[in-house]
Amino acid sequence: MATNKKEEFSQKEQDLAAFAKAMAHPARIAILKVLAQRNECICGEIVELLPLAQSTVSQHLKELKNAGLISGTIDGPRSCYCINWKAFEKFMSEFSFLFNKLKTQNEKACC
Amino acid sequence: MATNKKEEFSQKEQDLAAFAKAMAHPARIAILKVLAQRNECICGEIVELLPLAQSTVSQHLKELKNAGLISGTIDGPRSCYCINWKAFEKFMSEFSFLFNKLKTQNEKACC
DNA sequence: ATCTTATATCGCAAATATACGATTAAGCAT
DNA sequence: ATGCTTAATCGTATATTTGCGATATAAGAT
Repeated sequence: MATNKKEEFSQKEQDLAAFAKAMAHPARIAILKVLAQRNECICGEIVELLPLAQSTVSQHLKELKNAGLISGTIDGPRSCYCINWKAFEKFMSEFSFLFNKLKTQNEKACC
Repeated sequence: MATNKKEEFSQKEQDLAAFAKAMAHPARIAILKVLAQRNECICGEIVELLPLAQSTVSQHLKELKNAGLISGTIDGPRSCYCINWKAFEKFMSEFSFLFNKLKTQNEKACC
């Protein structure tokens, strides 16, 4: 079983889910927080700030990059990351569209 | 390995991640969308709308409920769900706090 | 050329998530 | 009581995620 049914949902639903999934781990939230605060790209400083091994942090960074939430460039022997604000804007507005807009239409909850 | 390190992050980080995780599947996004549109609580209608078996939908509903994103009440032989708007408000504002606020401070990206 | 530093990738073990069919439970009608 | 409908739970197979150590890669320093 567990045959992937994800493709059977709409692209928007898949995109939103993928975005959420990228944030679905405290380590990745923490990484995003650091990048948001420092703005300027950071690399192995992140490793020092997190309670995880270097290889694990690298993996989380890769996932965030694949999801388009951050971008990274190589800077000599180190690599430098920063938040992709555009992606956040896009997904935040989709969230709002899905939930905020509809919310104001009919607020009264039933259960 | 894979010894859970999630507890080593701050409560806010864990909460945000848990919220994101609840939304990290297109089926759950689709469920939330339905509940947002209809407002009034729905039950097995959701099963008809999704390309998934009843037991699978039930599992997704349980996860959303555990995460606090929806609430459900028993209504005779069927059960009735609706969105917990308060939870959304709380988490949306945390997202904004983390990312939007900081964004306006220093917009210029570096990579 | 060799060493050091910084980061990515590989391989593996353990934990979680996804999905379904089968079963259970609970309310309603007959 | 019996059957019908609706939804939750159990058991199980498979897929994905998480995490680490070890190894590879690549740039800069000696």
